[in-house]
Amino acid sequence: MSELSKTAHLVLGMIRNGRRTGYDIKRLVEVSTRFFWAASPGQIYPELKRLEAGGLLSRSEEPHGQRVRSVYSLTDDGERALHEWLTGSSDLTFELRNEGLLKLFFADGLSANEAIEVVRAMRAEHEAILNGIRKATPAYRADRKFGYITWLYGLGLHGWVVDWCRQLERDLAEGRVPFEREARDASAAKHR
Amino acid sequence: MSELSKTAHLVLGMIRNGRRTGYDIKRLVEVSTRFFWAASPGQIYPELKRLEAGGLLSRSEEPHGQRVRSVYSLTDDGERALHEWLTGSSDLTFELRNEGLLKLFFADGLSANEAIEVVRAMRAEHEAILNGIRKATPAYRADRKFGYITWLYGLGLHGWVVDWCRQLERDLAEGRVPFEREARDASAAKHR
DNA sequence: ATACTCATGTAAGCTGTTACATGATTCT
DNA sequence: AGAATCATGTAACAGCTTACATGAGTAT
Repeated sequence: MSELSKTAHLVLGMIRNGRRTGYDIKRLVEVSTRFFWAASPGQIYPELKRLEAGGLLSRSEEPHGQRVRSVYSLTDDGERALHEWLTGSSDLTFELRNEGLLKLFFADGLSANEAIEVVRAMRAEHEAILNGIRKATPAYRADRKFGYITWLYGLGLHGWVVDWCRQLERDLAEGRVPFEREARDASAAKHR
Repeated sequence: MSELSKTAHLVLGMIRNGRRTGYDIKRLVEVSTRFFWAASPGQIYPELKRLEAGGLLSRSEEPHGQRVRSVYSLTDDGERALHEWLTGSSDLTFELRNEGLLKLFFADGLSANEAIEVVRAMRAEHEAILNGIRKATPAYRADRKFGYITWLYGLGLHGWVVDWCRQLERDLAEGRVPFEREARDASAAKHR
């Protein structure tokens, strides 16, 4: 089958982690990978079908009252594809879309108060994300510690951003040139 | 005209900042907003046309040798649309696609060394981004300080990630449960 | 009884990338 | 003279979101 998308690998991984139906995957994504790799049902269900058609997943139907659920598991090929992706060394996608920062980039035409408001809004957003992550605390299990580690990453990263915003708000309120020390450090590192 | 996309606002902002042609915008994007809001020529040129058709930009043709360049500037409507976006309070887009973290999420099936290798690859990627940002040092200008501030954000953010990876590599190498202190803090914050 | 969650999907549409194409201009 | 950069675009496609649709099971 043709090249798998990153989201296809997400689906494979979720199934190996014991998620068995599309709905199961959707629910776990919402409280875990969503914060660094989103996937909507409109993607998950077609992806399951593609992976089945490509022989990486096998589907069986389980009765559930009157209804029948589609339950998936990895084939040997699927297992192999997942492992190859995990241990492979192709370039890692990293993409960011940060509208707050984009506004900030253009804030020179704004008044001091308007600029501070942009930073405040940015901070509020990251605080909301932080709350979402906190609410999604994973149960700690020794055999599944990496879910926990990526959860800590979310807390740390957005915590860093919130602190950065707070610092910038202070600097802007006092009319100070922001982050002078960091600027010196960066420039020093460059000339090393 | 119908609702403007975020990238449309990027184009408006770039033009108000003195970028006048599509090529000009493309070049600046590559060394500045790219790190938090990418935009390819395949988007920029059609967007310029749309904005002109919508009356937010006016186009004039400047001779340049034999060739004619399309030079854009903001109309009053364009100016207004930009300012409304900058000061408006609608939810800010924040999206992340972090393949390294996605691999890490599924690293429980890997050997210790393979897991460490995932973290190392992730760190290498952020170090490369960091280099890209450093190379793109903006000239500091008192009347354009926010471009500088968002540049510092990039250094700070990716610097944080590199440190985080390094710490995790150490913890994994020593078989320690990672980030125990942060976990306690987070849990304490939750129950406050 | 009613509302919520479980469960599965489809269709339309938007955003964005990649790859290609063209030709002028400037630099070395 | 040749290479790099300036400059402008287009077409095909990938990826993803939103909104919608349907209906069963479960809790209050």
